[in-house]
Amino acid sequence: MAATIRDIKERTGLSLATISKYLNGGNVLPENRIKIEAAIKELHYEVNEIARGLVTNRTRTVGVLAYSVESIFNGTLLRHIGNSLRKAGYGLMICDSCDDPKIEAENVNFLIGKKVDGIIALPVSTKTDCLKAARKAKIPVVLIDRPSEDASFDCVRIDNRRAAAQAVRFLLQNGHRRIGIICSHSEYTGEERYKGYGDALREAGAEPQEGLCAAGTHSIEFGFEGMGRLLSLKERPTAVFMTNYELALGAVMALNRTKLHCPEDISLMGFDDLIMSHVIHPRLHMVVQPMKEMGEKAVELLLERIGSGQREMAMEIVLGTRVSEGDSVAKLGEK
Amino acid sequence: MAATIRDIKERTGLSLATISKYLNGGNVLPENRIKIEAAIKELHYEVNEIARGLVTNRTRTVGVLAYSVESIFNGTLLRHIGNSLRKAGYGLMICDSCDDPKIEAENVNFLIGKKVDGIIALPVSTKTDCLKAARKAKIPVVLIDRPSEDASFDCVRIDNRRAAAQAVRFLLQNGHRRIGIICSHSEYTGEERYKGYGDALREAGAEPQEGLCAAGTHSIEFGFEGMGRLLSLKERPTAVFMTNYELALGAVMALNRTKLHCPEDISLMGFDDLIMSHVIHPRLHMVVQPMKEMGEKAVELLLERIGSGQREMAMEIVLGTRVSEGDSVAKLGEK
DNA sequence: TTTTTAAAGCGAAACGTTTCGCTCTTTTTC
DNA sequence: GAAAAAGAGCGAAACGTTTCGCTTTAAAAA
Repeated sequence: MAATIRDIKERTGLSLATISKYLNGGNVLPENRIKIEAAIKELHYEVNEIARGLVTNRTRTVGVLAYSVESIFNGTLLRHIGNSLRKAGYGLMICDSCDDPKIEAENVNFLIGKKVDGIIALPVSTKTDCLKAARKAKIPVVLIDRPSEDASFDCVRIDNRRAAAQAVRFLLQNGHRRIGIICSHSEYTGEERYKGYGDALREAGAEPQEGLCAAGTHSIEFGFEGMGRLLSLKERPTAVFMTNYELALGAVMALNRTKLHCPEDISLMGFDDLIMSHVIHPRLHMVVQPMKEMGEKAVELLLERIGSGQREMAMEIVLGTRVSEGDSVAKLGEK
Repeated sequence: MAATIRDIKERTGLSLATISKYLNGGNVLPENRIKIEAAIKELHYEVNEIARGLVTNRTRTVGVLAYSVESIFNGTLLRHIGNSLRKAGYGLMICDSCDDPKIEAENVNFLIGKKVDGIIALPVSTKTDCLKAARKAKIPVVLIDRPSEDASFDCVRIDNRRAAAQAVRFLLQNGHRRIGIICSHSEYTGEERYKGYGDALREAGAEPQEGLCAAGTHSIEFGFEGMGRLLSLKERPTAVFMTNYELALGAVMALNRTKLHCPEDISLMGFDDLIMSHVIHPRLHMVVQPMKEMGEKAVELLLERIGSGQREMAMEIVLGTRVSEGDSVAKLGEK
């Protein structure tokens, strides 16, 4: 069927070794180069990655292990990862763990079986036991968004705690003192962001109050419920910090069902700059993370590890965040 | 490194051919079977899919070509496709076209180069020229959600037109006559759903009125804008049909910014049963499509095509939909 | 010039499977 | 009980590359 390197050999009279050398970027006499290129064009030759893989032990495929593929956040991340990989000629094999550590462990083995060259992981939790198998198989792993408990894997992420503190500090600077938070405690990022909230408050001489914290699952539903809870307080907060996209979405919906207006009656601060942000009125103030860079850096780091082979010390790349300003935070007259 | 079939040969004294036969489910004397199984266990042998692929010309990998991986709808679909494939031992290589036909065409070639056994496609448009390359390479293709213009590819989908008509008919039966629609005309499904809207109206002796139709892009933004437009009509509709998830989300947000209540002041009908539905109050009436079945059927059909090799007539699998009832549709007193 | 060094090319062996065609047993059939 | 059929096993060739060690040719140094 498809042309093979042997057909090129017949056509050019050169040896397999020389042609292979050309294909892999080696030096070849100009006249031979021309011959080979002509033959390739005529025969529509394309290297058979499988045969190549058999001898090089490389598949030019990277596995992505995601705790969920349904979250919009991960969809965006996936897009950037995929694009970067494809530019480098790498394919992306994706495995959805459905938030289940058991499936996650199976998936790791599946990817190892598929002989991926490396793994980019958005693990279910910071307990990354399942990835030990990959390490044993000498497959490089780069975590993204969520580090491992023991910091033994490379990781690209933001400083969630600091980013949250930054956001709350902004509210404080605008005179807010009663600041509520809607957060999820079911995952690493949620916990970190809650800690950052406390950091900023304490820094300003305040203490986080239990009543002002609505903690639940990472979902639109809980955002809705949580906001309802905060609004029904006798003394309701003047500002609310919603620590992720889904929570913010639900919270805004809840607010819209009341007579309250933002920012006149209550100020809002969100997290994650996703499509929604362009819809909500007023535009939300929010913490934006560099999604594209995160994806790109992760790919870059992974490919580097794949290339060099020998394992070096695990490294963390921590990217910066910023608060993007909208119209959802009111400046209060005085403290 | 890893054990090979040769190590098994040494261990058992059998020939490569026999062991290979066992591995592929052939018949082997019971005593030999025991020997082989013991050796496999001891040596932690696993077949090298790459070497196997070289000779069988199969990679046990399926490519998924998605117009976008950011849409929540596709995320859900992806999850079901991925799970089904993995159960069958197939990997899933995903390519995001970013809604760009040019990237889509590149991706098809990329997948062909990666020697996937088959392709599941959610194409950018119904002009499926880019897939011709796959056909030429004799790679089976199954479309999902969106058929090809010339019906030359297998396809698993719902009857969008009928589903929309069903929804609008429901509104009619509840006494609504002034029914608005927010839809996207930038894609196949959007157009079909708009047609279905017209079908139901005409069936009831009415004509779709231009003023009641807000058509734009498939986005939350436009849902917001479109609803605003409909609400500002002198004589506003008593019910609005929003033809996809994103539009519904934006539309509900717009409605919530007004003093109007659903269903007292206006009734709503959505499309796609996604997370949101559980948040919105009142619960939305909506058309639900069988996402899981769609993903599963597509995988099933594709694997069948891969197995049988010879190309048969293209077939369409059209799955049913239903209107899930919520509290968002008021029964009007009289016609 | 002659010698040394570098560049380019080559044949053959590897990578880990499956599969083809054959032989040798064993079972079935008449 | 002989002939035919079926069941198991085997060796060797294939799949399409890369890579190793060697030879030849050309360029640089002396």
